[in-house]
Amino acid sequence: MHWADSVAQNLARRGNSHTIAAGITPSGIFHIGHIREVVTCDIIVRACNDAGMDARLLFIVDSIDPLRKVYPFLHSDYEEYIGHPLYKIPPPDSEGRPDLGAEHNYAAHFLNPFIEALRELGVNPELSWNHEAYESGKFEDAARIFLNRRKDVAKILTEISGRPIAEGWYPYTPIGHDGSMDGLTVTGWEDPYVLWIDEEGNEGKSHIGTAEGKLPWRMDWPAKWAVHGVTCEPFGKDHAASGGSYSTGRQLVDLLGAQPPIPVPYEWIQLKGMGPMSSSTNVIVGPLEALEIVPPEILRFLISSNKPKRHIEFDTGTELIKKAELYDHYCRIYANQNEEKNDDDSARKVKLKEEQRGAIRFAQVIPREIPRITSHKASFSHLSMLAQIRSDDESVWESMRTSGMLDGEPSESLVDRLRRMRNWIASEHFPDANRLVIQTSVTSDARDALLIPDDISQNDITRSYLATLVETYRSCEWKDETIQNAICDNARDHDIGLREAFVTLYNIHLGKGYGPKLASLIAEIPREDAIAPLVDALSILDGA
RNA sequence: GGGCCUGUAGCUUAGCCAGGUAGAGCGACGGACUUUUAAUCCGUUGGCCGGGGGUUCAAAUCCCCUCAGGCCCGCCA
Repeated sequence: MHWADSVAQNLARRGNSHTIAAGITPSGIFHIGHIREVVTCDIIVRACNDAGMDARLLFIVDSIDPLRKVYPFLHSDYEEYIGHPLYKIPPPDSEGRPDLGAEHNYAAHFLNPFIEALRELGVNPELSWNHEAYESGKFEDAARIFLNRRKDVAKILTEISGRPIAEGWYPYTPIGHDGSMDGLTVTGWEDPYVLWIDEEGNEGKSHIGTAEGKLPWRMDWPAKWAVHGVTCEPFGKDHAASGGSYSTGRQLVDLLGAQPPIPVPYEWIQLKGMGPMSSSTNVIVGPLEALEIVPPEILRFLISSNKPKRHIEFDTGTELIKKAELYDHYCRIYANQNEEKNDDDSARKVKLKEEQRGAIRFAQVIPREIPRITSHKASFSHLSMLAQIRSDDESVWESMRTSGMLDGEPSESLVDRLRRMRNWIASEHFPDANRLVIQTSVTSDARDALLIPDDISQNDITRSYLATLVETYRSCEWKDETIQNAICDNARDHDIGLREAFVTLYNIHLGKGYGPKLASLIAEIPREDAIAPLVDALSILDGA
């Protein structure tokens, strides 16, 4: 059984209607790690709905959380906003300075592109801006209970987290006259007001039914569970540690008369060789940046095919090609399973196929869509080759049609794949091993491969072959069919094996002994550029 | 100090939650094809499932201990 179906099964015991929540603080640039949280939720929601339950995805935006510090991507002007709620401060402009004239706030500035990325992934969450929930008094009851029972709250926090709580502590963070949550000391609680004093000795009070303050994180979270009726929530492993905020939250929510959600702790996504991603370092791959390269179903597949508690290595190099081809492979299994049932399969195989099936089912951008069966030949890596040698899309489709990989017009997702492939190739992420570099002269590696020491007659044959090839190239029609004929006919005339001939030519043209269909590739480059390295090779052979 | 994840074939790994003969991909090796080229097809090779103990008719799988690597426990998911 797929992990999401398993979560759904657990949820079914609690009822039929479910709220799966994601909560993220929009304190900076969103990265693909955040994608994991929301897509994990989305997958669980789909599993519940597939099982006949009624589930919704709620994305709680922690917009009332304060700015903690001046992040590296912010100008030092942001110093003055530290401690202020994120929805009340201006977004950074292109230089990281506060953009005072902007229409949207800091939180929205970072959230909007993320929401856009989610839509491309087929995720459409209900948004709940936390500051609005505070403004409308939704947290009033929870705040009142926590304030009235602050001794119990303190006891839970101390016992479970081991953190000592000072005498005279109140579970509430008010916002001061200057709009900041920093530097205030709560002095009392007179329902519905929290009384406080700032560092200058100015007194003030905050109404708990408004956004004049908020609950501290460890109380804020269980309060959200109660307010929104959250029944399941995935969260990062930082919250999952024993004594962490989930541990205390599940006790505190009891005071509110609500149940804790079923936890789904998940691991970080790591960038290949670069450690975990963090908004505060430069180790970031933005969701939009990732989606410019990775097809959405592949990104979903990356998450659906790994159990939440497993690390995911996000690698935009060779692994991406492998992952994409695994996806296509599973799609074929998925499609075949709908047609035939193999009764002789062992229980183990059935179980395995179930997992793969689930991974594919939840990878679809459109829920419950049956994945299109991709032709075995039209693989991801083949597409990467075509994209490199065919400059316009139509000739890519043309090539695929002539080689029988495509029938008629390309599907929308295939068009998308080609677009993303072109972006990938244009980026620094594309693996060098798959990159085609057209050589106009013979590289030193190729030179070594070209010359056969102590075999003068063999070198003579090669020279003669290349010379006639150059002659043919100078006058022949410049299209792949005639070029293909030139390569093969001349090779036969010189009694050279075709494989051998191709390896030689690949070395000369690409600097390595293999490559995509050579004639198509040569037909794509100017005649003189194809001839130049051959002439160079001839002079090397002459000198030998 | 507390918690989590990982350790299975040369490499990447599936299987572990609900115990029942260890699967796959890549690589390597061999063969087929010979206008055949990041191929394709067929075959072969390869694993005391990190180590030790326990439970069981039966353990990669459950329990305890241990070793190794990674990560989290100041709101960075």
